[in-house]
Amino acid sequence: MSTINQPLKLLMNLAKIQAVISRKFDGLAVHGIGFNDFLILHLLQQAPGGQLRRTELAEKIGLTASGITRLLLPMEKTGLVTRGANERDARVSYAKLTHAGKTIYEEALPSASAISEDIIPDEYLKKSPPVADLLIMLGGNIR
Amino acid sequence: MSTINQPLKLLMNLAKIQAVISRKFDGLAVHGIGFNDFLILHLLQQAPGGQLRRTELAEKIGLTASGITRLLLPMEKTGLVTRGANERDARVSYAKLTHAGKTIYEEALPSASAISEDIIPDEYLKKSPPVADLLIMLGGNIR
DNA sequence: GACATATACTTGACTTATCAATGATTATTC
DNA sequence: GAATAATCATTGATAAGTCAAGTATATGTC
Repeated sequence: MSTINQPLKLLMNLAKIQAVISRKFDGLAVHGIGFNDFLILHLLQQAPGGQLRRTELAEKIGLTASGITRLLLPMEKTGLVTRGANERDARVSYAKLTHAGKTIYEEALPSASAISEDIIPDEYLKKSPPVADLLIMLGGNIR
Repeated sequence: MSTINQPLKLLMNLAKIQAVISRKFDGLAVHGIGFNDFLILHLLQQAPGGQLRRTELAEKIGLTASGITRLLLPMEKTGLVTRGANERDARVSYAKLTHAGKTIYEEALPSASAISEDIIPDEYLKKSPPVADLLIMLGGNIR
C-alpha cells in the first residue's frame, strides 16, 4: 500500500496556497500592477543603484529568462522600469527602477502588506509552529 | 521609510518556491502527466468511491471551475478519469478515477515522492524550524 | 588570433489558467 | 407555484508563462 510522504504532502498544500495567494494579490490591480510586477519593483528597490540584471531577476523571482522579458515589456512601456547597459559586457541588460516605478511601489506596499497579513496572520508567525502544521493548516483554511 | 513585514516576505519567497516546484514536477512528464494531473489523481484516489465533484476538486486544488474543466478534458480523453452524474442534482458532474488512472497514479507516486524529498529534504522537517526560516532558506537555496 | 563553447537575452509557437458571459438546473421567497 | 436568486459547469477571448531556436557577445583553448 502506497502512502504519501511528508514533503509531498507539503508541496501539494503549497500548490494550493500559492494559487490562492496570487489571486488575492490581484488586489494590487488598483495600482495597475500584478503580483510579479510588485515583486520586480520590490527587488529593484532593494538592489544597489535600483537596478538588476535580467537573469538575476529571473533567478530571484523563479521565472525563466523569457518570462522576465515578457514581464518587463509592459513595465517598460508604462515607464515603471527602464533599460540599462553594461559597459563591460554588451550581452547583459539591466532593469532599472524609474522614479515613477518607485512611486508606484511605495503606493502599493501598504496594500501588499495588508493582503499578506490577511493571508498569514501574525499570530501564526508568533507561535512559530512547525512548518508542516502551518502549511497544512493554511491549505485547509485559506479561501 | 517603508519596511517589509514578515508575512509579505514569506509570500514573496513562496511565490518563487512554487514556481520552481511546478517546473521540477514536470519530471512526472515521464508518466505522461503534469503536477496538477497528479494532484487530481491523488485527490480522487483518496476520495470515497474514487470520485469527487468538479467544484470540490477546484476548491481543493486552488483552481477555478473553468480551470478544472480544462484540466480534466485531456485526462478524460486519455482515460485516466471519467465522468459521473449525480442522481439528485443534474447540475453536478463527478470526476471519477478509472483503473488506468489509478495505475498511472501508482506509477507516478514514487517519482513524485522523490522529487518532493529532493525539494524539501527530510532533515529540514525533522528539525522543524520556524516556518519563516525554512521558507527563506528554501527561497535562497532552491534551484 | 581563429574556433568552439558558453552566456544573456529575445522571439515564435504553444500550454495553461483566468475572467466574464452563458446555459442548465435547483433552491428560495412571496 | 411563478418569479427570482443561487449553484454547477462550460465556452470564447485573453493573459502569462514555458520551451526551443535564434542572435549577439564573451570566454577559453590550441
